[in-house]
Amino acid sequence: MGTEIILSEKFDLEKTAESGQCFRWRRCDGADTAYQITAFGKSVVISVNNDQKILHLNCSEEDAEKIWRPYFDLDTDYTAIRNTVASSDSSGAYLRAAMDYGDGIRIIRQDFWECLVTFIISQRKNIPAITQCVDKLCRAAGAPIIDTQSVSATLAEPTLYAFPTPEQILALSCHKNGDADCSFAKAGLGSCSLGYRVPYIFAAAEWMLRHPDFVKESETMTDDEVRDALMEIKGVGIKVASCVMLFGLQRMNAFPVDVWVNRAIKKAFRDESEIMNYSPNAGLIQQYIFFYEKNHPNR
DNA sequence: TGGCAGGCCAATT
DNA sequence: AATTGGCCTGCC
Repeated sequence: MGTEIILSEKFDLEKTAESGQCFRWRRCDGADTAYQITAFGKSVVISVNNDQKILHLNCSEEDAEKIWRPYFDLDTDYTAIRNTVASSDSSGAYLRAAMDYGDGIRIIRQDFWECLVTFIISQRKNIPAITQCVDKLCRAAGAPIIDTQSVSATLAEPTLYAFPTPEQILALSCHKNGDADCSFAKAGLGSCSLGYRVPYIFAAAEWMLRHPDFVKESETMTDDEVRDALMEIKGVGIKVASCVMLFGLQRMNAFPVDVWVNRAIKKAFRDESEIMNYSPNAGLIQQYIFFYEKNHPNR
């Protein structure tokens, strides 16, 4: 079982995996760089060939086209967007370097609810800690994924779990960590190292139940309206809201500003608003800046 | 040991 | 409108 997708531009799995946008990619040991990815209640192992122009997926052609093609944003022309950055811009030299460094990164179009929760978790945490929290949360509350065909043989832990639904998370609310009387086999949210974020996660789950069709409804809303709506959730500020818009609602113009992007702005831009010169794709520009600022040795 | 990490909130100016 | 302390947790 396997499917190939011919790519129109290069796709760098490693850079994308390490660019702080998705927390459910697991690197597989092996000769080639491959990742086990879990999303939308499914899982898949992917790799690319040497020139990063052919994507291999161990799933059916139907899943590849209907689930994973949009997930990897394969129908967006990143080259065209990159070409809109003029070297004559005041920040053009910095952006050129950032885009070269991050060449091959793609914006992953994730599930809205999963994105909302994972970015609430992300506050005051680094990427490994976030990944571990999300993993624990899925084990504590998510349903196991039965389709073992899709599981890489090189993973140490073969059981995969779907991201929990709001209902599944709320069902844990009455069970504290280490509650010996808990009749459920699963641990509570207290076991997920979420700390002060626990009430935020509950607030998000309750909000989600009150707005079950938010994704659909958001389609007729402006970016500002969507951001304001998300920030009504306790624990969601402007940074988290922007991340959810960019990675969970396909709002390519949303640009989250964290400490790394902020450093870049102070260094190479007049101010934050200058990023909007790259509207309607400021979010992609932000992703290059973030990755470059955080990882480049000579930044 | 204490400071800090890819925020947010509430209280305070 | 802008600033500050506190917050869970893990890591150095």
